[in-house]
Amino acid sequence: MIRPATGQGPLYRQTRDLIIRRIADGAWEPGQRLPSEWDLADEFGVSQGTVRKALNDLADENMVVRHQGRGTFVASHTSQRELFHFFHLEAPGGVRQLPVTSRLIGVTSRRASRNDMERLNLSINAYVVDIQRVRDLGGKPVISEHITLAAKLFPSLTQEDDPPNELYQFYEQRFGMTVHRAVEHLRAIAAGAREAEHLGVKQGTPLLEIDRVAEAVDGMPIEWRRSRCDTQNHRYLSEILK
Amino acid sequence: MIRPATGQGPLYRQTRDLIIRRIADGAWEPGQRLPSEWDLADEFGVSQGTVRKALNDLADENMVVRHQGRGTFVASHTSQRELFHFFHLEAPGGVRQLPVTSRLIGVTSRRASRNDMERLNLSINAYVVDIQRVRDLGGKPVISEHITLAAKLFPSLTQEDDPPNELYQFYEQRFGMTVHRAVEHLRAIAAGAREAEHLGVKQGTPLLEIDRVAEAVDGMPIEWRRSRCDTQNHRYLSEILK
DNA sequence: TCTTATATGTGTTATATAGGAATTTAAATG
DNA sequence: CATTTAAATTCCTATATAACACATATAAGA
Repeated sequence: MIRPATGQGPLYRQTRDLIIRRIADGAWEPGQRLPSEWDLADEFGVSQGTVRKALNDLADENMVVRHQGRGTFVASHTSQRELFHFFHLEAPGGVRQLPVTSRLIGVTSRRASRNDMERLNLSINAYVVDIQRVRDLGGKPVISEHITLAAKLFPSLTQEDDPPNELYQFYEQRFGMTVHRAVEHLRAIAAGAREAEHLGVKQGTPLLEIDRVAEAVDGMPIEWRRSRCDTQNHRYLSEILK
Repeated sequence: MIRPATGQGPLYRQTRDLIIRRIADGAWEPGQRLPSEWDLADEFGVSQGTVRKALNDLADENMVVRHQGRGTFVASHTSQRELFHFFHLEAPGGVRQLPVTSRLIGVTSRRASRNDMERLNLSINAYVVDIQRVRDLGGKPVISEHITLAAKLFPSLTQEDDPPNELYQFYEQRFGMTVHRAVEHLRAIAAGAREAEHLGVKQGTPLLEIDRVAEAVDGMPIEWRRSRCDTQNHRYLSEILK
């Protein structure tokens, strides 16, 4: 029985923070079932109701998933719903489909640039891994993607790994890095020579550039991704407010 | 004392729905204070805890705002925070500023087109009002905007009204229409003659087009807006996950 | 063996009680 | 009248209890 040591803020908040720490530390892994409300209450020395509020808050934050009769589970990137959460392109008519095929251009390693250091919160002289690929939607190349990772967090990641389409699932299962939150900055740009070739459009064609930084549960930046999308037949969906 | 008549789903959900109806009907207006938890419990014939859960859920959905010691209030579009919620363009460095100046091109009326009818859920032969304007950011024209409203919901709206920059506040106070949710579809397009003139860019310059349909509390579409943005110096911000 | 009950574990809903914290209102005091 | 103090109001936190709903494992019966 552990009394929250911090003593700051309401009990349910401290309880929530304790649970988050365990998830961030990997003590409870994605997909794993947490102890029952009563067991957690016993362990943390609070009432079941307090644990319940903490768990419900965590569910609201998509940190855990709760199923009546089954238990409470650490959220993972396996469910279809979770996958779509990070993929916002849809075809006209609201049809939303994940890319099933993609062409890997290459996986390379290099010293971090100034930009890399800023985005990924890296120290000087750190190394990064670049993944470049082209993703298809509806049988046509639509997204030209450049992904940058801190080499330290993704050790021994090379082209031989053949990164699958669903990278976040891959990060989680292979490297124990769970993406929890992402911030995207969008703008319109003109297709350069590379994008024109990758996407089969003319140079100068307007493309939607998505600049995304993805963070772990504890807020640490994990991935920097630039996606350049042909929005001739697809739209980026953004829903405001619950 | 009113027992929820529907009898469907949990009590707290029925209670929530009853409260929503009153807000949608205008019985409780934006900014107004709701009765206390105990009074509502009395009126609805449920316990205070059940009302509390309903109100907390509504607060999570940004329908109401709660203040300890003061009471629970119907959400309105007056607070700064609420305004930014529907404005996603930001300058580099994360500086976010609402447009303070805008140039009104015109306010006109016409028969609803096929597209209008689809987006705004209108019947045939309905009339719509068009508002066209150019919004400035950092002293330069950045957004060319075309807004379409159902004339029936916004009676006697003409150029003389001189619609202010913050339209949602205006809709709420002048017409009793509260925007609660919006869905945006983004794509990259090439600037046409009109946008080129409005925004001071060359024809063919890539622009970010935001196609937005805004809905009321009860889900009824209120406004259809197309914003074409010069993203030379600004980015559209999209945060994924709480 | 297969199907059907039964029991058990878990989260969900609903209620009640009690004290704390923030705010507003009313009263007392100078 | 101005200021301070006290009281009332309102939401917030924490706990407890009980019945219910859902899922799964176990046992009983055909």
